[in-house]
This record gives sequence, C-alpha cells and structure tokens, in this order.
Amino acid sequence: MSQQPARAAVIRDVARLAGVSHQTVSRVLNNHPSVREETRERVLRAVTQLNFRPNAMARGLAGRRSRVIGVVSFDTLLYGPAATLLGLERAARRAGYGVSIVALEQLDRAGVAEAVDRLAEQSVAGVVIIAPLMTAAAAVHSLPTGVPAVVVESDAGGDLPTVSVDQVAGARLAVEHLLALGHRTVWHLSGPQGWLEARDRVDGWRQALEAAGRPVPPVLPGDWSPRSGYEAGLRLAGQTEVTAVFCANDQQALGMLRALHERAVRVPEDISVVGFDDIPEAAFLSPPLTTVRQDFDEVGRRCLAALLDLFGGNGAAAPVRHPRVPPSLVVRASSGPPPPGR
Amino acid sequence: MSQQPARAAVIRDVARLAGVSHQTVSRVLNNHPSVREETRERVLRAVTQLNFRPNAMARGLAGRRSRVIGVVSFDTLLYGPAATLLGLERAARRAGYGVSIVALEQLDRAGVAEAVDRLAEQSVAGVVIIAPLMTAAAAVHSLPTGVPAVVVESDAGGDLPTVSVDQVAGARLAVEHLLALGHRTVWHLSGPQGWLEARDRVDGWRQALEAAGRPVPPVLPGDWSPRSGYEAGLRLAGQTEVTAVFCANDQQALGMLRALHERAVRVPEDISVVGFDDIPEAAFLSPPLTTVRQDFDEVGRRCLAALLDLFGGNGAAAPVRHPRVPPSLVVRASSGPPPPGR
DNA sequence: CAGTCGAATGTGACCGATAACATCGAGGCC
DNA sequence: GGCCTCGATGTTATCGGTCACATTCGACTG
Repeated sequence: MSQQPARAAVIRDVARLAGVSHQTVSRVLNNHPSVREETRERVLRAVTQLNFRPNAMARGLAGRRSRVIGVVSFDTLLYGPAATLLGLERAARRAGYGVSIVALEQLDRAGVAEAVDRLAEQSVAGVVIIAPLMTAAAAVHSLPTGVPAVVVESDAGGDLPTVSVDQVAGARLAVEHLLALGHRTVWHLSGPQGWLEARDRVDGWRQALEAAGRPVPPVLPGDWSPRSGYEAGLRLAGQTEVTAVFCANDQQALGMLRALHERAVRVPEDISVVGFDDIPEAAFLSPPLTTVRQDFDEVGRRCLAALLDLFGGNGAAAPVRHPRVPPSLVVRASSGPPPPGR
Repeated sequence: MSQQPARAAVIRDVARLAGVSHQTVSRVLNNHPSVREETRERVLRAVTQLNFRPNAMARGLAGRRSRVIGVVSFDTLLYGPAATLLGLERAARRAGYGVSIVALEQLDRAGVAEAVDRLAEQSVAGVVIIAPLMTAAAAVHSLPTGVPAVVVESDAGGDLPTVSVDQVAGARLAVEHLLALGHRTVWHLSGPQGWLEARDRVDGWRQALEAAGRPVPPVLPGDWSPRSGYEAGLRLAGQTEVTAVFCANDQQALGMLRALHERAVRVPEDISVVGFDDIPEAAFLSPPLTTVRQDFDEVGRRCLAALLDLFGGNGAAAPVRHPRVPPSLVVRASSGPPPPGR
C-alpha cells in the first residue's frame, strides 16, 4: 500500500493511472459521446481508485460557469421564505447545483443590489431573489450585474422571470369556501403594508366578495405576528355580526383562535377562521385550522427550472412570465356553517 | 462615452488603465504593504472606474483557498437550526465569507458524509455541521475529506471543535426558577429520542431536582411538535399533584398551554409552564411564556471564529473544546408560585 | 486504391487570479 | 565609493480544469 497522498488527486493523476491523456479524462467526466466504452471504464476505475474529485474552481474558471446558484432571501425565520429556500435547495441538489445564500438585513434597493453583487463575486451561475416586499421588487429593476436572475413572489412589472404562488386565487379559495358554507360575508385580517403577498391576498378576498355581491367589511391591519391576530381577535369577539374571518397567515390565525377562545367565542360554531400557509402547526391547533396550502417545494423547483432555462441561451430573449403555482384549500375543523340566527 | 464592455473587467484591464503590472493590482487588492500610496490610489481609481470585481474562482484556484464556508444542516424549518444558520450567515458575511448550504433529508452517517463531500466538491474553505442528532454525531467521526470542520451541538467525543449552547445549564435555570417559586418538584416534557439537545435538557432537569433533593417524576416523551405538548397537557391536567412543567421546547409548551386552557387549568395559578428556545411567538402566547433563551447569533459567531482558527494553521494541533454558550432565563407570565394548597 | 470522413484521442493554449523570484533604485554603512 | 539591504515594481510559473485544434486510423466512397 502506498501512503495516503498529501494532496488530492487531480485530473492528470487520473490520466496517468488510466494511461490516457488528461483531455480524455475530462471527456469521461463530462459524458462526451466519443469515448470508447472500454476507455471510459478504465478512466472511471482510476477515478474511483484515486478518489478523485474534480475541482469546482478550476472547472468554473475554465468553463466560465459554476455549478452554484445564489439565493438572496429575507427573514428566513418566517415559514414561507424558509420553506421556499429548502425546496430550492432540494431541487438544486438534484440538478447537481450547490446553493449559496445571502440573508438580507433590510429590504431596500441598496441591500438587494449589494447582496446580488456579493453573490456575483462568488461567481454564481445565477441568482434567485426571495424578497417579497415592494421595495425589493423595485430594486430588482436595477440589477447591476449581468447575472441571470429569477424573482420569487414579485410581479412588479420587472423584466425578470418570476415564480410565485397565485395569492389572489388562494384568497378567493378561502373566501369562496366560507361563502359556500353560508356566511353572508367574510372579514379579513391582512398582512403588513408593503408585502406583495399581503396585497394580493387582500385583492383576492375583495374580488371574491364582490363577485358574489357581498358587502366588503373594512380590512383589519395585521403584521404576520400572532399578536396582531390576538388583538384583532379580541376586537372581533365583541362584534356579533362577524361570523367568518380570513387571516392572511397561519400565525395570525393562531393568535386569533386564542383570543376568541379566551372570550368564549366558539370556533367554528360562532365564528369560522381560515388561515394561509399551512404551517406544520396548523393541523394541531385547537381547533385544527382550515387554511390555504402553498406548495413551496414546487416554487423551488420552478425557480430552478427557470434559471436553467436562462442558462440555456435565451438570456434576454424571452422574459417568460411563468404561470403561477396554484394553491389549495385544506379544510379542517376551524370553519363551518354560520350560527343559525345569523 | 465608450460602450459597456461585453465582458467584465479583469485584473489586466485594471493594470493597463492604471499603468502598472497586474501583480501590483493584485497587491493592492490584497492590502500588501509595499505599494506606494500614490500607486495604490491610482489602482483603486481604475478598479472603481471599470467596476472591477475579482473573480472568486480564479482567486481560489491560485490561492488554494476559497472565501466560502459550507453548512450542513437538518430540518431548517425548526426555529433553532434556522436561527443558527442565520447567525452564521451574518457572521460569515461580516468576515467576508460566503455561505453555501446543503440540507439533509435524513440524518444518518451516509447522509452527513455525502453532504460534506458535496461541499468539498464546491471547494469550500471549511464546513459547519448543524446536525444535532446522535447518529449524525457518530458520522462526524469518520469525515472522509481533509476539510476543516466545526460541529454545532454535538459533544459526542468527536475530535472536531464544537460549538454549543449549554443545554444542561439552561434546563437547570428553568427548574431552579420553578423551585425558587416554591414548587415541590417539576415535571418534564422531553424532546425526541436521539436528539442531543433533548438528552441534555433531561439531564439538566434531573440534576437540578436531585441537587435540591426533590423527587424526580417520570419523563413525559415528546417530539418537539405542538401536538405532543397538547397531548401531554391533556394528561397532566388530570393530575392534581402537578404544579409545574418544564417543556423541552416552546412549541411543545404552546401545545401544552392550549390543552391546559381547554381543561380550565389556569396558568400559572394552577400549573406553571416553562419552555425552551424563546421563539418569536413566545412573548405573545397567552399567557406569555417563561422560557430559556438561546443566543443563536452567538453560536453562529463562534462557529465562524472556530473555523477561522482552524484556517489559521493549527489544523490538527489543538482540537479546542470551546466553552459552551450560556443560555438565559426569560421570565414571563406563564410561571408563578404554586397554588396555596400544594 | 487514393481520397474523404468521422470516431477516438492527444497537444497546447487559456481562464484570471496569486506565488515565487527577478529587477531596479535609493539610502545606509564601513 | 563599493557593497548590502530593502522598498517598489515587474516577469513568469502555476493552480486544475476546459476549449480549440491537430493527429491517428479504420471504414467507406467512387
């Protein structure tokens, strides 16, 4: 047995051992067609024997492309962004790509631009921007570098490919479900100003009500936090005309459930509550929460597909607006028919 | 005005514009001391003018080191891992490092080894392994590559530097707080088998009770989920001798609070509940949750520091066991003195 | 049977940076 | 003044791959 080599094996070591040129080894590594089967096997054997790993930097330098994509994300402690990141990583891994992340401290134009810059410096092949605030969407317009980019949850008229869940449709699903149960109208606890998802969910809610010719109650302002749901819940508990509430996310719905319970308002007998996201906890709340599920894995997959598309030549050719991912309603125990009297 | 260059500027373009050799540009970029002040400024001006960004791959290839660290993580949808990742990214960014992630689908020996391999292929400078299960801790022993590595939350006797929060101390804080309030003993709803944190919190809980000479009730088994907290809560609500419960994480505590509320057990008047983690929701539960806060940012910072230490030469020299990060108790409304009768 | 084609393989340049060594003056010392 | 040192800069090799082109050789064509 020879001693463990001090340095990792390189392509020329493999070539020597297999008795071929380094270029032939390169061909085998890249699945080039014109290599004899026997030669390919000999090379692969040498690769295994030396435990050879191609050096990504040399590869990227020579080929002017890397196998890493960059992700710019904001507030990865929230369920949505975290789940999207996870889905993206999974898809990228399957496609043989690595994932490099930059978390934004704050979502302004300079922040996004700087984050993309930082990733460009790492020579990523492309970037995905998960930055669902309007200010960030604006920043995306003026991306400095020539890096292929895909944006999640932003339809702010950018010229970049966009992947997003159809928030409007999701909100309509929730409202239509409640109307179908017999509720006269549905109240809405919204997400914070400035978030695209929040705006779209308000739109969908309003559209569904107007389409059914129902009165549109004033929007209750929330900020994604359970506390804002709790506070809104305390207020609603006093209003006897309220029979159904659509919360812009599950955490707010969680706070609302607690508030209603505290005030002895029964869910769903007195008031129905519907959330948005289907966080892991949703099924275990009391009562289990009816909510709108977003397929974040699918979002991740589509981001990667869009990016690979971009790599495949048509740089500025077709700024395809990809179809939005359809959300789905998950009916659990927190929604039901309105109380008989109302 | 000249046209925007088709390709990004490289170091020789800068050299030409500044009227120096490319090596001098390199010296300026790397803050080499022996460059005349005037020359340095001229180069920097050219860098700005051409919007030059050094190519990370060329840099890494030539210097045999990259400015990217890899992170292997598991279940980034849980608060702890997500927060640690975020803290690490922040620290890395400040130190001029990028962060590349690989999420594990399942935590076995092969998975961890493969993830590290994948990162090694990306030529990362080092890796941080956030894999707080015992099986993963075992895998860490047999890391294939010669990559500098740091492990989070694992003390399984590996020869790798380890960063972790002192879970035992955290659990003791919680229990001692409850005992100081006058409780005779404290029950414990644990995390899932196989998790190092879960084991350590059980240990700390038991130690605190034994140190005070109190009876040690049987451990209630949980799995981090709110449901397991809910179910345990329903069971405890029937047992009048229980006055205080220490839950191994906040989600379980959340489920328990709900169960107790349903059964008309008042918190903290009848039963005190303490959690672990201090998730963002903890302060907004009803009642606001007393819990043990972990400083995940600090964990991230220390991981990076340990890694930079490793880069700084002493590869296998000193497998320093870094001091554990101290947790802190956050007292809120969910804990109080036991009911008078007991 | 010479000429052509294409599959299989080899040779050398090149990607864009850093490392190692060379060079060239200016100043200090004996 | 010659020699040495050291600061400032330039020249060339090098990292580990891929790309473009050259070469070889057997098969097919007219």
